[in-house]
Amino acid sequence: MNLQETLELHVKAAIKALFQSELESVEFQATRKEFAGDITVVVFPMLRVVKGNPAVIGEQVGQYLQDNVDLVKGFNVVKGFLNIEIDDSYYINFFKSINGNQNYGFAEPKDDKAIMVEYSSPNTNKPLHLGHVRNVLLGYSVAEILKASGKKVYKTQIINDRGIHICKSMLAWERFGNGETPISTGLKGDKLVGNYYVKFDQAYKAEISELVTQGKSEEEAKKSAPILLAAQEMLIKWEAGDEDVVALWEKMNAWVYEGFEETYKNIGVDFDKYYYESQTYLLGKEFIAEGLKTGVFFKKDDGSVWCDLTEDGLDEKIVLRSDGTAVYMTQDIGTAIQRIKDYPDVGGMVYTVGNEQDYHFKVLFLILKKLGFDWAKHLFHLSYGMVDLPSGKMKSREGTVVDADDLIREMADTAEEISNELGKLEDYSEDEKKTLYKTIGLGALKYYILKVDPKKRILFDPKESIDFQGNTGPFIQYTYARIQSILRKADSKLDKASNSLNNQIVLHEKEKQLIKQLELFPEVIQNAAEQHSPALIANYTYDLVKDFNSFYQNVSILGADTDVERDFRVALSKSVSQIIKNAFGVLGIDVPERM
RNA sequence: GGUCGCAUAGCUCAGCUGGAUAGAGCACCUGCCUUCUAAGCAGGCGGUCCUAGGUUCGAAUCCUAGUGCGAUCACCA
Repeated sequence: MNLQETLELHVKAAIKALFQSELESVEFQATRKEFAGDITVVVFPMLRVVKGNPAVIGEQVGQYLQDNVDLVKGFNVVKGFLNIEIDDSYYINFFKSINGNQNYGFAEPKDDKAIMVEYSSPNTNKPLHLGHVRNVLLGYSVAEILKASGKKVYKTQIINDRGIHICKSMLAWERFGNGETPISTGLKGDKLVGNYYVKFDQAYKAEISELVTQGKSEEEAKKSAPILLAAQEMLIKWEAGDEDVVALWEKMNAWVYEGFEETYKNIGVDFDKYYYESQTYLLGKEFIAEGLKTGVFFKKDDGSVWCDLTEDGLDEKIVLRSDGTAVYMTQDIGTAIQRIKDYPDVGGMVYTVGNEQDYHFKVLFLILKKLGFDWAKHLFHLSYGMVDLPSGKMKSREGTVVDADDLIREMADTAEEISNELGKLEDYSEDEKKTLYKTIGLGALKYYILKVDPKKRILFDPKESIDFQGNTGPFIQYTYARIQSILRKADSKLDKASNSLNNQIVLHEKEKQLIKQLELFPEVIQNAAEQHSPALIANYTYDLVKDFNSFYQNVSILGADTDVERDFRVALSKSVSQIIKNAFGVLGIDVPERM
């Protein structure tokens, strides 16, 4: 039972004893720092049950608590707020109870249904860019947060490996590629294929303007450009299983996958299972046929199949084209069902997809419910805002993207510059330095993206580099490294530190503040899991680190007056660093031993 | 036009299920490295919480209407 729960019982008892009334609940908040006390009871809500002046009631309840509860050392009442002072022993005992627990904050795995978290889900015609980076960081982190909250989690993605966009790259490569390969050019596979996607677009635009000068309208020209027609023809051949086209498709997709894997490794994310649209859209079609029988869908005169969602306040939605081919929705239905077939223990899914698809997922979830799947109740669209540049939207075709690999490298370069200026790493080997720069650079990038509410759109200005000071990843990493340094120095003196803690010490104000902050961590994990929000973890960690730094600058740890105090402060510092590590772990950010 | 999301300091963002004088960072200004790493600490400057109503003892937070920005409403994915 935590402090709040304990006090709640006592406050209820107080109201019963003093006023013969029953309170339903008690409202607590942390005491503001300008008042004395540790935790505050808000008296106002009690007025519904107890009539009277809130200040007087607060006074009476406070006196009762002080007389009857050992933990309560004192109290004061300001307006309708009862500020309660808690005895140090409570905080010291709490700290002892978590001291040395490396998994503090992480819930025990529950015997519950698993959750599948989908993220990344790229097209295979171009490299990953900053938009994907936000997606990947969010998805990975939410998956880790769910795990930390006690869920079983599978990480997955759906790879959009079929469609006209891939045919465009394929066609351009055939025409202009001269047999280039990643090996012959030294390019990452995804970059190579992406270049041909851009080349296609250039050729396409050239043909359009050519046609326009010949007197065609813009509209017409767009539809009748020969290179586009050729791409469409290629798609038809692919769907028909044409050997040459399929072989080319497989070859180029393989290049892309290799490039993606490198980027994922670079970012530090992973997946348990991959799904490919080319393998799930047929299952989708099967269930469309099924739903047609049961009346979930209906067929129009031209043969197209629809789902009528007007009763749910939405429109009619197409699920199969009149020529019988699959649309986006078809394959998403198929993919969802396939996943449950593969992993029967999965009871819900999280889709990490940008907010431009809010409507799509609303419809998808509704259709799956209508098809009668009970897991459809536990589907969540982790919707996030776009990452825009000052110049506007990123467009791969026009080359106005911030490439993921480039960005990561630039962040590491910046970390290197700053490190060199500070010059603390003279004795590091080149390899160690390189690893460290990447840890710091990635830390800055990941924290920068994850600390903001997923719903908000991010404006990313490449010219204004991401900060390394203040509320940033490196600031937190730095604090971690500084604690490690203390622990290394303390190591020789006190290996029995953990059991020499006793209750004799008087807590410094900064120490108490830190312990209060430690106490919050498990709750923060649970909240973050419920709300699918890494930002909560990031902001919590920042607050913790602020508190630690204040402690660090105001209190001497290794130079404490007594051994008991020193041991306590070392143990406290160690716990803080453990929580930083755990919190950053679920954000996917590494922490360095030195920096 | 319908629907969804967002709006808080010059800039970037916190603000939990309504609670005390709305908080951080960046930027700008003061101090602090002979002592555990100054990527730090202590402090200053800076607010019409988009607007107007409403609910409440109490609203940045909840409700309604409006304004601005973004997204979406395809036999594209």
